[in-house]
Amino acid sequence: MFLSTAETGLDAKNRVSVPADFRAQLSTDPQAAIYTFPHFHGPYLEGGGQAFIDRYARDIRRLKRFDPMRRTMEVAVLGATKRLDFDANGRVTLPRDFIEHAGIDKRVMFVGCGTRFEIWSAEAHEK
Amino acid sequence: MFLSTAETGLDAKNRVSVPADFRAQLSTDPQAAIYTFPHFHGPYLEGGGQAFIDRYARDIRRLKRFDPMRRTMEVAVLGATKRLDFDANGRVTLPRDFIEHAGIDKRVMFVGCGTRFEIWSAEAHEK
DNA sequence: TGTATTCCCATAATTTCCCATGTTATCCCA
DNA sequence: TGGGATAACATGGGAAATTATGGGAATACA
Repeated sequence: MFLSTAETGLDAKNRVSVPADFRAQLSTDPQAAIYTFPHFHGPYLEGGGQAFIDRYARDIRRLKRFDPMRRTMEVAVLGATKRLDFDANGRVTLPRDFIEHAGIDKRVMFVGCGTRFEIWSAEAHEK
Repeated sequence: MFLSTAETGLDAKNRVSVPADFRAQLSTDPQAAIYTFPHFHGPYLEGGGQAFIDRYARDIRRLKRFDPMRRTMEVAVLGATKRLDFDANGRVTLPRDFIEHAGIDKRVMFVGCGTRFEIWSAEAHEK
């Protein structure tokens, strides 16, 4: 479960250290990654591990092939989600458009929300 | 699983680079290819790997032999699908009629939708 | 024989990998 | 309980590999 809030920094190569507590939730697999997308409700990113994205994919797969809601969800969630792999030091590189969506400058906030977490610009999160 | 949205360019020979993330989903087989058809619901192409086209074929086979929907699907999907092979650099050549159907000029959008992906003209996709 | 397609190589930009370093947290023993 | 040693963490930057893209030569097609 993702808990607590931690701040880390975005460097010149758009990398952020994912807090160690969060990494520990993503199984012990060294190949582990996080899945993230710019949330449509506000200037932040939503993310989680394999289980997080699988749950979305499963819910979508239950809709009929030509149900309009299905395409909407596919594009809004799966089309927006990116898999971010860790480097050897537990960092991920944030895509440029993700950084812009969240209005991130230098300081990044990771907010644990149980089964998932949110990524905010530290400045925006202080409101 | 096909995730995220990426833009690449169509060159003078009607080639597009398939985003590396997507290629990574199509097994490690160097022979891998994508299967694509102009979608009947709009100005875009739908595509995926071997599993994608197999699933369509299977669903169609489940329809009763004289169900009118069966012939419709056979023609609209199986009859319209082309196998596009990669060149050594991970590009495929789009057939001219596919380009026209999607209204592609130069910029091409690949939208990951889980089990499949869509190919749009970048201009048309921004709506 | 002209047109179109496929194969191959070149290149620039980007991304990934790897190592170094300062700082903080944890452990262990007196 | 103090305090030093050790491990874990966050961060910086250079080198190497990958990616996207352009174009020429060889091959197939009509």
